[in-house]
Amino acid sequence: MEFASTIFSALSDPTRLRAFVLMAREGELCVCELTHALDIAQPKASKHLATLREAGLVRVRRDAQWMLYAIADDLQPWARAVITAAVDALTEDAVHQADWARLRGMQGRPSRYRAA
Amino acid sequence: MEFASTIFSALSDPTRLRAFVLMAREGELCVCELTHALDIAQPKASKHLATLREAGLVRVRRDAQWMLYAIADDLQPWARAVITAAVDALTEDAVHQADWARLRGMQGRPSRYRAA
DNA sequence: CCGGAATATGCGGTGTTCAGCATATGAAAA
DNA sequence: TTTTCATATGCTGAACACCGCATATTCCGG
Repeated sequence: MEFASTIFSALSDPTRLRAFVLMAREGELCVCELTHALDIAQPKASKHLATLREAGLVRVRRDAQWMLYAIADDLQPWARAVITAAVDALTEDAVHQADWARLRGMQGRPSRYRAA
Repeated sequence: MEFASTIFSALSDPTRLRAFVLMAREGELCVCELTHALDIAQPKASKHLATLREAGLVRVRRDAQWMLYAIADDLQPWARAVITAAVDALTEDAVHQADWARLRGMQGRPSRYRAA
């Protein structure tokens, strides 16, 4: 029961949801890409990503100076189902469209020029 | 985006999740049944149910002196999918099993003797 | 009309969450 | 090795969530 409320609580913040949908759509993203796409301060991005990581929803790997975040691949089936349903709906959201456009328009994206 | 975080935030509390799973399994339940099954104080039940109602996850109807709560029937498809996945998993949870047993063992359940 | 049962709401206290800012760490480049 | 870029963390203050308790409201039965 607690494990579920932890996940829902991690998804209960709009900023975290926005980051999450971006990762669902793009795969790996570094903090600076998320900071840019979400148009927020960098510490704010880092902290929300830490929250998602502590909830087990997201994984991180280091690539040189970049920390690449992506949706965890070891999620429980029910959690994956929950996430799929939510992401599908939120991809249509206007806020996400704007985030996506900012990501697409970002100059000098580092992780795009590296291995996945 | 906000509409989604509202729903997740309503589901982020263990007590609310427990009540929610009970309603998913049983249909309509009055406050006294939930209070008994969850083994909590009545004001606590009322307040959590109000939160679920304000999030649009639950509907209420009055039957005499009882307020009968049930999962809302006008949920958006994605929300319904989210809920189904979560409830399916949580039904297996030991905490819910205990809640369910208390509900089954409750004496003088009012709503069972009335129309749905 | 009155008493009692079922439910909702108000209040005070406590813990948690979030934002914004400053700062620390760590890797890379010069 | 000094600088710079990317990221994480610490701190403070404001807002919010949850609890326990007391009380108000609503309805039913007598």
